[in-house]
Amino acid sequence: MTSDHLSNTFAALADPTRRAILAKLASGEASVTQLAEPFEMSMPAISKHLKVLERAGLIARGREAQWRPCRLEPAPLKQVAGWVEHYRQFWEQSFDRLEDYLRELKTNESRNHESRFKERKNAGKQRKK
Amino acid sequence: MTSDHLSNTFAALADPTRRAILAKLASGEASVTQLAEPFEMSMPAISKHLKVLERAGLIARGREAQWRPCRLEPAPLKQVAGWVEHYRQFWEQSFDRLEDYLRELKTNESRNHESRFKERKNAGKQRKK
DNA sequence: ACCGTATTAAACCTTTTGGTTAAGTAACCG
DNA sequence: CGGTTACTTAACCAAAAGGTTTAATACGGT
Repeated sequence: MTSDHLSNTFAALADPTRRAILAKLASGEASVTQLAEPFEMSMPAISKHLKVLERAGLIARGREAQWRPCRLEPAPLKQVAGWVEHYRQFWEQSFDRLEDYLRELKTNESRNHESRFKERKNAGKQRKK
Repeated sequence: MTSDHLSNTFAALADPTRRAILAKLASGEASVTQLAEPFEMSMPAISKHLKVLERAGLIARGREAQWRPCRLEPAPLKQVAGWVEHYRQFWEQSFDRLEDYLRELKTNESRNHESRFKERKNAGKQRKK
């Protein structure tokens, strides 16, 4: 357990069963048995998945007689959204960048082609600890 | 190797070293040595991290003499953003939902209380509280 | 007090992950 | 050519992940 919140969240989301559980919880609370129903998996396996989701803060569990109702806790998802938002420019500008690339091809196709990495060679050589 | 694209993406993101690599690539292409520089980790370890990122489609690698320049590939990040967007309502409406809950408590506290779990089994049991 | 239902815990197994060191490949450079 | 630089592959290891089966716990109904 990384004790790094975002890593725990991503790790919890890196499993289709757990994401399906979250999707189901998006339409309301559910008991463990209800959540387990779509899967061909033993109950303890589901129980473990729920524990992973709980440790990541993605769900909270209550007590209701012998049932343990689960509900979605959106805070870590908000954090994920915030993290990925930093990269939005990269997919929104990708078409522009394709255009840039095509334009560069056109203007450079006869010149010799020494574009992007030549300054890095020198930098690497200078650095010598 | 899940062959599930989104799972691979989340798994790749569930490591602080790999996220730091992506952050660095956000400011431009970089060689493996440059990417490795901030970490107290062997080169093969970095190489493995890059392979994970590459298999997830989060980076692409070129060839430039003896360097292997890496660049960010935003498509999977876009997919993540799309996935998490489905849950936006849950963190934006959380205050409203608290209000809903309080209102529900007020109006339901004398009626019998079969709201959330009634479809499960026998609704006739009375909750004590 | 007992039985059934819901759920978790324990013990175990296999595969994956994340790191290591040591060796291999590939390109440049003098 | 031979050496240096940049990087990957191989072999190995410990720990974590994801599943199993069996057993334990908690509660409600009769």
